[in-house]
Amino acid sequence: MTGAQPTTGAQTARKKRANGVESRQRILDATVEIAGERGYEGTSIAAVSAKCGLPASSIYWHFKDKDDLIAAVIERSFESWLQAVELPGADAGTPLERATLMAVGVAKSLVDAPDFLRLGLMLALERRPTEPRGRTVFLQVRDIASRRITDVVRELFPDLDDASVAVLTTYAVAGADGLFIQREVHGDAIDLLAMFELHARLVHDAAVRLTGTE
Amino acid sequence: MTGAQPTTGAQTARKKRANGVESRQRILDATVEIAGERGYEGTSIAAVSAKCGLPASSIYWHFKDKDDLIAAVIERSFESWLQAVELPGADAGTPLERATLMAVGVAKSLVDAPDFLRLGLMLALERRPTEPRGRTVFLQVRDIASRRITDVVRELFPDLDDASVAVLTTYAVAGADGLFIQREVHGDAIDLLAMFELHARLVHDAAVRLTGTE
Amino acid sequence: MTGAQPTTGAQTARKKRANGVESRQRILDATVEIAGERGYEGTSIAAVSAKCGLPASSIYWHFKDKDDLIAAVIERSFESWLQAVELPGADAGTPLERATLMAVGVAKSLVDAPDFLRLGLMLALERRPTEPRGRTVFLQVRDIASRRITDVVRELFPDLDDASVAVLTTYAVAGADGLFIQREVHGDAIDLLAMFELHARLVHDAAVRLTGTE
Amino acid sequence: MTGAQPTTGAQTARKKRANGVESRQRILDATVEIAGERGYEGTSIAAVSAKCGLPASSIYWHFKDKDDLIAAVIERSFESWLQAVELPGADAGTPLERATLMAVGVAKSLVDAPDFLRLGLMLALERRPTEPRGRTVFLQVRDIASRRITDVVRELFPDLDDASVAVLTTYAVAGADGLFIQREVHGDAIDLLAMFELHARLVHDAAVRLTGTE
DNA sequence: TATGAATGAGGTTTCATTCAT
DNA sequence: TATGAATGAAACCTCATTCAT
Repeated sequence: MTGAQPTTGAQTARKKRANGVESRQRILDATVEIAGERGYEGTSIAAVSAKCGLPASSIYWHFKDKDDLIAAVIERSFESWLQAVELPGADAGTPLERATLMAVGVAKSLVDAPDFLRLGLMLALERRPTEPRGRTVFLQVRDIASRRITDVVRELFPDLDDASVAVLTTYAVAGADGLFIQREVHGDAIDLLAMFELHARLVHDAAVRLTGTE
Repeated sequence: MTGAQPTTGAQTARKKRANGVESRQRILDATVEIAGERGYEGTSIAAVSAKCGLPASSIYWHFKDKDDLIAAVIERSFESWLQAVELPGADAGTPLERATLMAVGVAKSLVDAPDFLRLGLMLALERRPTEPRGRTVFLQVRDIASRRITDVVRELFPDLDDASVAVLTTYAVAGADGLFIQREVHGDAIDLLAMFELHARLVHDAAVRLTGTE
Repeated sequence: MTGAQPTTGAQTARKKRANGVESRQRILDATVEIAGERGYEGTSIAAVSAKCGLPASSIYWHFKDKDDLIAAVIERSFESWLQAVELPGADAGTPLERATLMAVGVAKSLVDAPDFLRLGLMLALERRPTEPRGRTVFLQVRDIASRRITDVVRELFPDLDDASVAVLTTYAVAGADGLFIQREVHGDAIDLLAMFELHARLVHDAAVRLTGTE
Repeated sequence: MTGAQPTTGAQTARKKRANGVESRQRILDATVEIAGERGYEGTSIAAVSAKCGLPASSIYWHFKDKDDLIAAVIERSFESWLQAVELPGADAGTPLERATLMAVGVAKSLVDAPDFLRLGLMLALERRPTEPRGRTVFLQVRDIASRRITDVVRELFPDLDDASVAVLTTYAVAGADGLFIQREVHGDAIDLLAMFELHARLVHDAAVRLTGTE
């Protein structure tokens, strides 16, 4: 909603002018990078401070504590990931074509903006007694994304019963997570686009079969 | 005095048997639990010490350093996971039956012994400059498991070319990882066995299609 | 954004009247409360800011620094304590009656406005290398109060020599301090009025004896 | 040879030998001194570390946290104060003589070992939401001391009813506290022994009067 | 085979304060 | 008359590790 302001503000000649918005962005930028590599515990405020150039105490002006910072990172990187996903127009093509389009869009977004999912999965796998807020936030936004998949499945296969829709959604998300991990581990050896196309086709076939079964 | 209370309370006559093997096990047990909850960085020697009742210095008698400890945990939990997997006899049934049997075996093992994969995935997702040995170990043993899948695929579908086998293996592993994560996140709301059965069928169908295509 | 939320919640039309005097009062009110609970070091500007709703920088607009703030608090709470003491008319009654009246007045004031003495005694007991100005102020105003007692003693017992007057004054103040502490520690279990009446009587008797002795 | 080692600590030829008991004492010694001057918040671990020569982390080996350290200081300094009080034999003299003897003993102990009471009163005056354990400990040991006074009063004046004994005990303790504060504030200008003698006499007289009244 | 004691480095967070607006 | 933003210093505490016993 803030329009596109990717370029950090106007290049005013004097940069020492206190600029809260820009500082906040710089902190978040630095944090995404580090937390995406090292996870929650591995992200030290000192490292973030070093990377963004602001002293640690300034980070605490913008964020209550580390938990708050990580949660903010999750929120922001979810939003930018959402933008990276090219939502295919709800219009044309066979179900298979449309499923494939969607899968390819997601695959591309994961190649371009992998931070969100990498950090999120790290948080999701943890089972700390006191759950970091970032984990909660991740699971929430992930749930939103999940519901969109549910909607699409339901639209493409209107005859499916709820249980089947749920199963397919779960399987679709699981495949995406798993393929993402393969790509993270094996790098370019994995052709993520091709794998997601296969995934789309298999989910599609499963949907067709489940429809017929009923 | 404060430092990590060793033997809880009074000196019960027992326990005087300084038993290296048992101590090692206690340390590993404590470490699996903590590392499975909090990941590599989140696992502090002090926490392990508190949980197993041995002083931190004793941990260093058994393990060279933290890296070594985590790697040992990965190794041990891989072995106990291997034992949990019921390797189906290479004998009977149609390919679909055999694939399903295998998938179900893996699913059960992941429900019973989830530590290996949970901790392993956390390590796998991290990208720290100096890679922990535990991560290397995990990727290695995972590679071993991966190759077994490759073997089975090749055996069940002898006509498939190498590339297709690789794709199916990747997809099979990815699905397993992804479904495991769903289960970790949503708990019993996910029927892991049913999902793995579906997974087996879809991979099987894909194999069939890929065979025909050639 | 995190830093010390200023105006709680929505901008109610009110409050726009930037009123220096009122802000100053709010800051002092907050500071009395916190400093009376936690002493000099325990009183952080951030805590005062949180309690009074004004940002920390505003506190520095009203007061030069923390020392200045605490000193101002001491001054103000001394004044309000002075008002709480009902100075008995210098007119009627026997020495014992007048001493008792005075003691009761002080006791009541300490029950109603204990901040001055509580914070003051905390400061008085500390011995830091660079003495806070608040401590100096407290000791000064306390000295003023002390001299009034001296005057009354001298008036009630004109025959006493200076040394005896000094001893009685010291003892009177000490008793007041000590009884106040008892009350602070034991709360309503201490009947401060009764104890101060006893104190008045004992000081009176001492004065009588010292007069006779000479 | 240990020749290369830097020169911290005791002058014994070999100093590097880990000696828990002595270290603990050194830490406590340093802490009494600092906390007695600056109170709870004013006592920084870094300052204690600097004064005792041990690194901050070593302090945390011996004490769980700052709270624990301060509480230990209170306990130890109470014990050494108890030893400093010369408990007069329960045998000889008139009640006044015995009360005076006792008061003089306390006065001397307060001159020689004032840390206990100074720090304790600072803690006692604070009203933090989460009470430091040191405060609790102080109030407890103070209660013990208070009960001893009760016993003595009861023994010297067996005819007093319980309420009167309680009042006299409260007054006796209050006077001691107050006189101690006067001494802390005015230094040698206060003849603490003489003041305590006066205090003993006044309490004694009050006891006599209260006995007669009944 | 173990462990009590120690330690330097670094962790998160709070501190009092300043300054441009 | 205020305040958003920033900051260096220092707070408390935990870290992984070592070493003499």
